[in-house]
Amino acid sequence: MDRTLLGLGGKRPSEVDQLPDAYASACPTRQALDRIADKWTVLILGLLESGPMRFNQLRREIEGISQKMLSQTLKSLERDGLVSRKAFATVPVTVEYSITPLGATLAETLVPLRMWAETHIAQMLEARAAYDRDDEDAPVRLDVA
Amino acid sequence: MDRTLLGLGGKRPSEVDQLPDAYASACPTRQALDRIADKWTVLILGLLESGPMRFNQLRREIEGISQKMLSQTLKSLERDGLVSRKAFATVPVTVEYSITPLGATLAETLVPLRMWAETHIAQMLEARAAYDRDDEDAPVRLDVA
DNA sequence: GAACTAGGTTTCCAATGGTGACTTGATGCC
DNA sequence: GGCATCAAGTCACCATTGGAAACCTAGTTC
Repeated sequence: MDRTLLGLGGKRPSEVDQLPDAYASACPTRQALDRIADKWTVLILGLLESGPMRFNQLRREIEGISQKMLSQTLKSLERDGLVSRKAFATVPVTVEYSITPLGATLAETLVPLRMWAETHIAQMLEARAAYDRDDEDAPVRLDVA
Repeated sequence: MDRTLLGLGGKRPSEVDQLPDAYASACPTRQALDRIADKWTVLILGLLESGPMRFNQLRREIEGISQKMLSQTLKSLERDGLVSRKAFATVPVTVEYSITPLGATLAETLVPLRMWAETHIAQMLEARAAYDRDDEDAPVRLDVA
């Protein structure tokens, strides 16, 4: 059994703290996780995975993202070496964003996540509806069995 | 080639909108993604994957999480059927959180993400340092080649 | 009866995210 | 000439979110 970051086989992180420990707030791994685990990152990398795109093209594809968040997220993705930005001195300046090799490795690990969302959303919504229904039936929840 | 949500092979989401489209803000898949793509969810599910845990146990393991966020995140995970909560009428009441079968399938897809963070953090930090260094050398960035 | 435990909730403040207006430089339109 | 337009943003402002710390309940030990 490999000692991946998690799936520690019963070991608590405190017992393995010589390894990268995403559960310690100071650990760089945790910072990386904080950085990549946000919805816009997942969506942007997903689009760039299939080819370079321009700023407003991304904005149109990702329904609901604000210009601010798009430019902010792209900037920090560029800073972290996950996407690269190229500006062309065309008539209105054209800026093209593309995924880097490093970013591509991350995008690959994100695919299962989007697939999970796609295939399990129904179950999630069902569970949610059941939870809310029970809430109505029993306004005062019994917390102790 | 399978038509997963992304990796559309050059097709833009607008061309495939009869399928779940995470890029449409109204699509349930997008909501699921928004829900699960946050740092606390990733960390909590990672811990519960290796066995049930109690509230304060989780709090101690996840350095930096506030009680509010822990209880809030657990509550919404429970609502979505990803974790289950059991309270025992012991002396101080004992509450145990465990992962559901549905949650376990999600936790599995999250493992590669933590592994990516672990193995690529160095490259990310290096890219970041280079970016910041260039910023110093050339305070005024040339946006046009 | 004061302090401690577990498992929270509430309150308040700071940071984050969204909205919409503004910018810059070149170009087409009238 | 002057006005609108477009791409790719930035800026100022406001609403929502997240964090810190206090409080709560109920039983237990000192």
